[in-house]
Amino acid sequence: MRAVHAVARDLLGKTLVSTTNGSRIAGTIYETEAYDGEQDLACHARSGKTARTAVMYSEGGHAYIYFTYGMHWMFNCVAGASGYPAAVLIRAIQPIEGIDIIRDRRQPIDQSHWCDGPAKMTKSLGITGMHNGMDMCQKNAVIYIEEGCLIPEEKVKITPRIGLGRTPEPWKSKLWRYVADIS
DNA sequence: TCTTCGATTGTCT
DNA sequence: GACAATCGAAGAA
Repeated sequence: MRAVHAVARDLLGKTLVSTTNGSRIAGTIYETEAYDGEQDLACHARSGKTARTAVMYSEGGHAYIYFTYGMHWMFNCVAGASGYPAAVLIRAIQPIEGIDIIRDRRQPIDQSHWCDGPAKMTKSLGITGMHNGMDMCQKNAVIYIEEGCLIPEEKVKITPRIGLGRTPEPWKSKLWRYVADIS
């Protein structure tokens, strides 16, 4: 298994922290997807290194954030060695801290749907393109990962990735999505 | 320069 | 369940 898949699995249960507006907003990661290299036709790096995908080629621990559908920001953790494009898309978290801020940003929808999608999550955490390329290992990082709880194997579901649309097989059906049952 | 389309969401039927 | 919203990156011309 390549490193990016181990990272995607290990991120489940960890805490994603954002201090983009000065105060802590945090949640437990429970859904991730792996995007692995130029040969993965679902990965943005499938066409090689471009201005947009350059961050994916940097060392693991950087934030790859991109804009899509004309209105949505997506947040990824770069997970490969320097020079190899791989990243983990954080698809969903369960809010822990900064509930009031999230509520303000996500009203009027119900709490159970505040962070249950990749773009909903970035909106709740205040993550935008200005954070693209950040090193989350830096001491003064605005977005970073903290240790959380360990998710036992029996609580982890593995499924095909979501929203791949016209991505050809076999990539479309690769079991590269990891979902933790944190109920 | 022009055209296509997306790692989605929210609304309407 | 169907589909519009909305715009920048990437590939074609």
